[in-house]
Amino acid sequence: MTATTETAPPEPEPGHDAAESTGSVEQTARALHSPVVEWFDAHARDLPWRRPEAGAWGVMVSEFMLQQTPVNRVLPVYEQWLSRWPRPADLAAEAPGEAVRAWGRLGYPRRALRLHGAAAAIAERHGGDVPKEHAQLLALPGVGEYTAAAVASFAYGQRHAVLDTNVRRVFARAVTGRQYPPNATTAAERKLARALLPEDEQTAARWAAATMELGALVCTARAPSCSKCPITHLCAWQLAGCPEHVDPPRRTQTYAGTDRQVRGKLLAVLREAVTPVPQATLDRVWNDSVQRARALDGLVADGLVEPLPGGVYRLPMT
DNA sequence: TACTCGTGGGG
DNA sequence: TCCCCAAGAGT
Repeated sequence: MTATTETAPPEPEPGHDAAESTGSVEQTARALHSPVVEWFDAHARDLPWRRPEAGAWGVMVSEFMLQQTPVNRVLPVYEQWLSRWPRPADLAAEAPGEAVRAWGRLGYPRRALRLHGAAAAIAERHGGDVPKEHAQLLALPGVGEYTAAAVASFAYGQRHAVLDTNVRRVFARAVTGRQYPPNATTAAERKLARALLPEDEQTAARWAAATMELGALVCTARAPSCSKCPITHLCAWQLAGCPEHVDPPRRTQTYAGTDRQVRGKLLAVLREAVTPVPQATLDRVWNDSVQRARALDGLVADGLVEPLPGGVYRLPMT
């Protein structure tokens, strides 16, 4: 954007930008740290992956499972998973299909495949120990910017900006004065998250978990419990009068009748099957043969289904 | 960048 | 009922 192409002044932020209108980002950060971390000390849920005995592997498993899946549904699968595969090498020694089967109905089963792949990489490249460096974590299958930062921070106490949907929403409201963050994570959000990070490594890790928990329990997407929020008196969105989000409408994800639904039905059959499943059995899960074939092809291409000679299918054993 | 990729609970 | 959306990653 340049002065010559500028036809209108920059669009004003809705409400206050606390970082600009009430002082520096540093000042904003210092005002938020204590109340948020103290709230976390008092209200944090006792989740199994937060216990010391979970270890880095437990943290990593939980982060994979929690990608787009609510805590309540993850809990039982997490317990079974770590009981069966207490170390990365234990999972790496199994067939990938067993990971897909144990994944159950958590959704997005490619995550199970990637977790298996991550375990194999950890066993091969890292001596069986979850790596500590952000770059090494990021190189693992299924580990993106968020998960790498989360494992480094939660498992190893490092200082990283951990930007998940909860944290993004908390910052959007408390600091930027908007009801919701942008659809995709922006450079401005990353910059803000880094600027808000406490200097002290241990405190930064605590802050990361605390802001995430605040978003999950209090500063929720639909009906935030602002009366229970430890920073409601500092919240830029509150101070602006809780303006409604007006920008591009957030597109709703359709599901009924999509390939995803068909894939889910096909894989559900294969998860339950002890022996390879004949084509005819799979044909019964969906009427449209064209879409059914496309979905099955997709599952095979993704490595979630293994076709065997004779027109039978199973979860991948190789 | 925008789209795909499951599943199910709560409002 | 229907709709929203939940600790994202990969392409």
